Amino acid sequence: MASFQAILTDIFGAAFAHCGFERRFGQVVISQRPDLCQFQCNGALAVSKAARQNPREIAARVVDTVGSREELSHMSIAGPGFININLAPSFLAAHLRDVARDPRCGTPAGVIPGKVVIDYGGPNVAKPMHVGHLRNAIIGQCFSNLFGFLGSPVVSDNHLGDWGTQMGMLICALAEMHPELPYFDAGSRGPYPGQPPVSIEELEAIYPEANRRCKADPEAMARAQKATVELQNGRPGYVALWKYFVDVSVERLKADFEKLGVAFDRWLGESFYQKRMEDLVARLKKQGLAKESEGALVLPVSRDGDTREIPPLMLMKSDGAFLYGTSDLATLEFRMQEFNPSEIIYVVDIRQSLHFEQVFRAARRAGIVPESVRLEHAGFGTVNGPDGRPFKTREGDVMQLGDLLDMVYARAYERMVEAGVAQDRPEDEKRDIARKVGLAALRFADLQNHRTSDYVFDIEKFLQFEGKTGPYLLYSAVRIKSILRNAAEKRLSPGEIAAPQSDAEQNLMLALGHLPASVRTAADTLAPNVLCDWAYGLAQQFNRFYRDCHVLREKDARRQGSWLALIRLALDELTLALGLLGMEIPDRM
RNA sequence: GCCCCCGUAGCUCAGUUGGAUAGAGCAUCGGAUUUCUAAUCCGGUUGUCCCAGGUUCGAGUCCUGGCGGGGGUGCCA
Repeated sequence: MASFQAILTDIFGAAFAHCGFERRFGQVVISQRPDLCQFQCNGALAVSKAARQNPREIAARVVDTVGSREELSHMSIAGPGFININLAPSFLAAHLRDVARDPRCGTPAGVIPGKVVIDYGGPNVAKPMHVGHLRNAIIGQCFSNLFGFLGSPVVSDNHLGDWGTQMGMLICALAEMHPELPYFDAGSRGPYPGQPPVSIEELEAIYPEANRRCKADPEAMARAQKATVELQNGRPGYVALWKYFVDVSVERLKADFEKLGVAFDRWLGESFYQKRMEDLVARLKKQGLAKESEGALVLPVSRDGDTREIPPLMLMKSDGAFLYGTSDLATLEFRMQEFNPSEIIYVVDIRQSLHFEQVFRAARRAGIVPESVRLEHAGFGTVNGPDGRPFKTREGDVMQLGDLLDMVYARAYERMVEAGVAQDRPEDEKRDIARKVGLAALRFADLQNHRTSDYVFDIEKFLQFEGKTGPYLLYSAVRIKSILRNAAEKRLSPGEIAAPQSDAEQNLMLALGHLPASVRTAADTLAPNVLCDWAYGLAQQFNRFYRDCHVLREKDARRQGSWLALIRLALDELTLALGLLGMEIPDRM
């Protein structure tokens, strides 16, 4: 089973092939002129230049080849050679009856050849998560859902930033505050206290200050870098201290991710790869791939035919410390050995695109990842406040993610009270609804934008709950649930989907047939906004249907049964699509 | 300096391999409710798609140059 578009593309692809053209010219798209037709094929125009033939004549031959088919009610040639296509109402209904029986709503599985590793999350130890981490987690989880749904085993990995210079900064800062602690005694080998010397709150307070100082004071920075090298070399006191840093941070991070409804299969941070980095660098040196340059060890990645200069990937600083490129490379090696994936996707800020270009090239050059494995940096844009600059609180601080989420949930709850929604329900259900609505608002606001573009995060604006928003989609689905509940009370059940008899019905049915195509495009182009657009369009079509077709009041039992089946399918598809986007539908709102 | 991305309605943004009359949401104006929950729906208004060339039967989309904004650029991540 497939989308209407795919079915039609098959038919027209075959017709183009039969006429002696490439199959791909038979691509059918959703009509841009719904007043004229439902679908169109523009292949005759595309092929006419190469074939040096009149596009209208080509179109005529194709239409003739397709001939009369049960799927189609109408074909015509328009303008310079567009083929306009309408589906037969009976086929529309028959197809949707199949879709309604399919738990996957018509989307085929197994389209991606192997396992997919998705790298997202990636927060840093001791740095609280803020609004910037929202995109990362939301987009990453959406991909994880999408590929999982398309039938690929997915490994989601939270690549924790727990091993860089910021660790040295923290160690130095704490050494200055509490030099009496045993961790700083160079000769000490432990044991160390069982209790962490700092709380997460203290750690989060220490880090920004330490970072500021190191940036301003070269000597402080030098000390931090020295501590980093010593940590990486296994100095016992530092390792013990570092472990506490990681432990208290991870506890906080887990709480934040849980609040956000995001989970990972693995939490393999950079530190996990220390031994592998050592081995890898030694090997690359031995193979002659890694070279010394200006005191550091680098892996050149430029290629013949490059139109621009790609700097080499740095593997080791002149002071002996590894860099994040080193750990990324070692991580790739580990992932190939451990998971043997067909695809590895990095959901990381788009500003790191040069870095990933370097890492990917290095991985190919060093034979770590074969060309057959797709490496993709799915970069995303930044989140800005209403002033176009990074999102801040009124006090000017970056707002912490946990606080932001609490604020969103609280506002959603208020809005429910204002609207008088679910006020007769128990308190925990109301909280649950507020959480689902708040999360949906956040997720949809993020995902409906194209991944690579920056967007403005205006909390007041999207908490309006109007227009193209997550709550709108949820509400549409809740309306359906409500009708189905009432129908069940009246002992009415869905019947057989029949051919449409009104525009509202037909448009709803067409939208219901488009789901597989939008899921596929979203996955292929790593663009969740495509799925968002589809879901919004379906919700709009349903709300129009809701206005025009009063299901419970309908006298004709067969028609009522068909309508119930139709909205049941609409709910199933919305549940599926919103689920892929990470949105849960409450029973009422 | 060099490289990358972006510039579309008053605002925030979509725009499928180049296709017909460039679309949404917000805002604004007007209308619909004895409701299947109005967190809804319907209608009106809004454009030198940054500018100038070029390729093409056809350009928001591709190429060149310019202007404006953002980002990156071997010892942070």
